[in-house]
Amino acid sequence: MARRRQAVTIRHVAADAGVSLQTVSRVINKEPNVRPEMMERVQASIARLGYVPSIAAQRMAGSRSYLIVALNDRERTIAGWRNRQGTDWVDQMLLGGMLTCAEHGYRLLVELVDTHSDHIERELLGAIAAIQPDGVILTPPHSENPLITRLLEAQGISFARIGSLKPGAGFAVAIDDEGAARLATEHLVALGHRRIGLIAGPDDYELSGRRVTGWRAVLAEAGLPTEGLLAQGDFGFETGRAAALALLDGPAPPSAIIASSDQMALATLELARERGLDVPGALSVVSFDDTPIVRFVHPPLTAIVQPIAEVTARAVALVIAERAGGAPLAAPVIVPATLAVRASTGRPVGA
Amino acid sequence: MARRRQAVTIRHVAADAGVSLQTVSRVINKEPNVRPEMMERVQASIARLGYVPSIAAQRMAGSRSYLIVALNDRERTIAGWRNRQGTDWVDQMLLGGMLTCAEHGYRLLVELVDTHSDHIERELLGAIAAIQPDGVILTPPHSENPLITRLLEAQGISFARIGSLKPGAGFAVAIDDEGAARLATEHLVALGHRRIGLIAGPDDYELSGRRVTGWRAVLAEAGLPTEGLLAQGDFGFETGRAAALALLDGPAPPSAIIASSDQMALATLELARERGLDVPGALSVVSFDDTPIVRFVHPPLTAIVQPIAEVTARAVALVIAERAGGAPLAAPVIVPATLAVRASTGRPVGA
DNA sequence: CTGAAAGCGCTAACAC
DNA sequence: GTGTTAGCGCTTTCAG
Repeated sequence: MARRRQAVTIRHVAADAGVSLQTVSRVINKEPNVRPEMMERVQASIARLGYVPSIAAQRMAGSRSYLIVALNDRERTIAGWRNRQGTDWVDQMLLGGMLTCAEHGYRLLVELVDTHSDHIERELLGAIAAIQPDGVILTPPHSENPLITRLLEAQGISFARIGSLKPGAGFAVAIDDEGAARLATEHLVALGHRRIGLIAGPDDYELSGRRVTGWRAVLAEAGLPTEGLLAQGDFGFETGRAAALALLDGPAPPSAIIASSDQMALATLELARERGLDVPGALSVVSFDDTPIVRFVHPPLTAIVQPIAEVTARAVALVIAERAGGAPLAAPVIVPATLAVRASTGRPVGA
Repeated sequence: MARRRQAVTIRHVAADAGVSLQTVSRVINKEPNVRPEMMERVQASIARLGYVPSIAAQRMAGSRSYLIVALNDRERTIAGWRNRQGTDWVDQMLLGGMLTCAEHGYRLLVELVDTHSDHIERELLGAIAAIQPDGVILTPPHSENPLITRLLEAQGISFARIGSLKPGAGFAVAIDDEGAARLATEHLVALGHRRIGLIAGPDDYELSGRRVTGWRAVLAEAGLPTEGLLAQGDFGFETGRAAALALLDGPAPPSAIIASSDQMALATLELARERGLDVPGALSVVSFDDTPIVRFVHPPLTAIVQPIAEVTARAVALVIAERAGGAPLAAPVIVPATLAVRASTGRPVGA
């Protein structure tokens, strides 16, 4: 194992270009006060020598680390990977996050921390001290954890809260959950459904409430009932099944169900199959996650397409822009979702 | 944006414990020549102050960066994320890689570079200069790219080649593809199949050949033919379909097909459905990837379960161990695959 | 076994 | 506009 030192440093470039270290530094950092010709000369040397600044040294000298940390919930994330249920949340995050980072010369580092831990502050502080990121992207449920947001604020680290719309420190960037719920509900109303059930997500996610709001609003506008049509799960299969059961076993069961996650939609589908309910003839089903698997079940599920990659991209861009001195915008960024109509929704029988 | 400096440095710890910087450093790095009591005293101070070393500073001073880079093919990886075909390769890599890194105080940084690029060397050199990783994990097809392996070797960076068994620099860690192919073939032979087709992967992947070898060996041992039973695809749906077509349109079509990827298996399944071939009655299908989606199609596919998380974990562990002075083991590490039997395989009609 | 000195590659502040 | 000086936090020599 050879002792690895930087092969070509700022010093080599300076010597090669016949300028001072500082000038090279200014060129690297696109700072003003460098004559164009000087800049070109330096850039030529950089290119010729294949010089790349060491992020460690840059960080050391009190500048940027060019590292953005994506903070995910350890337990949930690992469970998702192990269970292999087809959720590609992390992949979509990487897609949006890594590419946007790359555009600006940054890199994304995924970090897992436990939300429900009394030593979460120590854990986070440790990660920050070790990595010294220029920004942090918070994903649910971290985005709404005051312990985390307060700590980040106190540390003066710019961060974005994905999936949160609450005011406060950090950029709020979220999918338009209310609009998405409206979209799904309107689709079903247009098909002629009059009893449209919703399996909501757990209360510890802000977005659960927003979806209920959207669903409720459309039904109210259409003069349709909500009574006995709202159930709740925790996004998982089991609770989804229980919720679907409650809905279908009610006095006046729905002819369509919107589930707040793919697993809950799958559970609903399974239940329908068991009961001999034709989908979509006797029951239409809409999923709220367009994960890969919902396209491969029978029938393929109509689903809300969550623009996770775009949301993450926006979050990263905001964090980087703030570091670069951009205006610390106040309003939350809301990214619209779309609806992918597939075979699991149709006109209700007799409509 | 507060000027962020390290809140608590090695200096604070040294002062608190009443020792020199050097002694603290020795404790941090678990170096010898520190009296137990001294060590305890220092560790107490570290805990009390919540000290965490800055990786930037550690790297600067010529030590480890505690960063491992996972090098993936840019084009393929991004395409996989965008297409959302349910492949969870990256997730499984992160699962094995991140957790193993974490166990040793390292972090995993995913980096995308183009394999088929003439400036790949510049790209890689740049990433190395910027990140200065302690190790690199090469994934296919990078693992077999001599431009990359030579460069890494020249740089003295320890690395692992996932999916490669070739001798040479870097740890070779691979799934037992030959054994996996044997497993799948034996399963079909045991069910009574006598004409078992294989849709191989592309030649630019070493493992494609190993799978053919395993398949061929089992058939030879069982005295079964291979003639007209071997087709080839590029792991994608389209070429998989063409390959399945070639196999099924031959003079004596197979009663079972092993596809070297989930997409090619899905293509085979679709073709069978179009032709009214009952699966598994008229045609058994085995997939080589146990990605989430193959459990959600009908019928659920029997599939080789690739232990990608474990392979990555082993690769990371080897790289870290080498840095720590472990013996640079020569033999490739081969991790066995298993077979998940589902409803897409059964006895052939009339058997 | 422990400490003191030197310097890693870079940027901040200040001079010129 | 450009160069000079002084560190950032840590690990490496090398003395004791």
